[in-house]
Amino acid sequence: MRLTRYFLPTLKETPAEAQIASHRLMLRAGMVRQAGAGIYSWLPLGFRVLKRIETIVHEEMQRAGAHAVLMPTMQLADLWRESGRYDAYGPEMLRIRDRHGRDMLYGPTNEEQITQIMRDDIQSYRDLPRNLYHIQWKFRDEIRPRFGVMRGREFLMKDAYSFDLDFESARRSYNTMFVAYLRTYARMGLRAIPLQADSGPIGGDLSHEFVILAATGETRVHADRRLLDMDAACSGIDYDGDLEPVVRAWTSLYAASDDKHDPETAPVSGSDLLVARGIEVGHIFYFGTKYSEAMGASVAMPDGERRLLHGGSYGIGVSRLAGAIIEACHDDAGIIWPDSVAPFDAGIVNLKTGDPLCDSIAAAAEERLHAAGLEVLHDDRDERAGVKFSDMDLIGLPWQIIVGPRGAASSRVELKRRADGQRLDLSLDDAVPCILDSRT
RNA sequence: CGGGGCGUGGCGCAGUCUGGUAGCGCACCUGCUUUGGGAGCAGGGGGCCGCUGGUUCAAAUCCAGCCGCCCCGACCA
Repeated sequence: MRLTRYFLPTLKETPAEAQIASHRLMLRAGMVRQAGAGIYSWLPLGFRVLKRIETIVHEEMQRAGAHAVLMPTMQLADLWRESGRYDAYGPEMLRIRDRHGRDMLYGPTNEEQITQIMRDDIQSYRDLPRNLYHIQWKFRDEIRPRFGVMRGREFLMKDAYSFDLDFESARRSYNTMFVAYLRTYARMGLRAIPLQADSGPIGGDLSHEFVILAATGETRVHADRRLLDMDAACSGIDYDGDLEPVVRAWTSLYAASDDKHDPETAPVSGSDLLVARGIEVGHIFYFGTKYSEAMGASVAMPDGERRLLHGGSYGIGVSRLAGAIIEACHDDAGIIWPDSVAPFDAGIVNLKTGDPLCDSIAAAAEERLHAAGLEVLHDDRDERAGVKFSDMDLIGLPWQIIVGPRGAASSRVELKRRADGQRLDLSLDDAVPCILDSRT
């Protein structure tokens, strides 16, 4: 992709409203623009990141046996009256009336909608267990949206819903999601810590929130330091096997949010205790028959008895992750994307556009990387070197291929790793495998 | 919602107290010079001063109402 044909409106100065690093950098890097309080447009660069996050989430959900669907953003109030949440949810729910005077709402979550689907289309115990998920925009009319996309009113969320015959089976579904979440965050270059959580307004009695460590996080985490040494990628996991030991290994280590942490009773202290800030990027719940009972979702058992479905719901804040990743991965110059979610795998900086040799090497580099299956952003603007360097550092692509008159004569380019600033002077032929190797 | 603050070219701001017809830096356009870490000079374009009403010969400036946005608090992916 040639930058002169792209839409990448970077800013040299920081807009006044941006307080935290991720918000500042997302605005400066031309990823998002604010449309209203807590409402954002995603520009090309930001949209790419969103899509790459989605891809990882999709892959891990499907690996864990969940199936992708797409439920609507607009829901009928009557459905929510069945569960009792139309009144219970409060002013955070955006209520709308259509031209016929029907009460509707912009979905803050989808338990009712998915329960209706299961109720209507699953009749036998043979059809269970099932786990359906979607990635869809949500709206929660927060009292005070802030921190850019980290706490917007409109946000993109992956929400999965499991349905099982009984608690034991539901617990397996819960464990499956638990592991899938660890893997998902690990693939994004994040270290997630599961905290025992209150189940909140969704209800239920088995719940964990996943928090990633970042200096600017909103919640303070107190955790057993050994959690940092755990294998978050859960390599070699077998979802058909017993996941209980894996989940227990994680949950047996102490981890508590600030409000739950009591230094008197905490089993770890001193240097064994990690005290850090974190950002909540996921939350999983088992809520039993809360919705199936209220809404009449049951299946026939072998003996003809009807049995209520046991449900769980599992959320990942996809748009929040875009911000959270930046909070965890940036420096003074800008963003440092993990390879797996970077909007482009590499950037090409042509330091002397208009020079036939530099132009041809830069063009060849773009072609070569593209042929290798890499996404690449080619800065072919007629700008000064400093402008290009700082923009490239700002948008944080993992690799930079710098083409300049110094190396051009001997057909060499400079390969710079954004994360550590390391530079290698090599031929184009040698640069491509370097970049390929860094991708997982 | 309670408390605080702000709204002036795309971005960052000054001007408001003390009314007199809008300015600075960056960005943008043209030209020349420059060219490995946010260039220099010259010229140029762009503003319903958030909106509505009021006071006044005259309002960005004073008054009233409204709208929007940000920050601190209680809530959340």
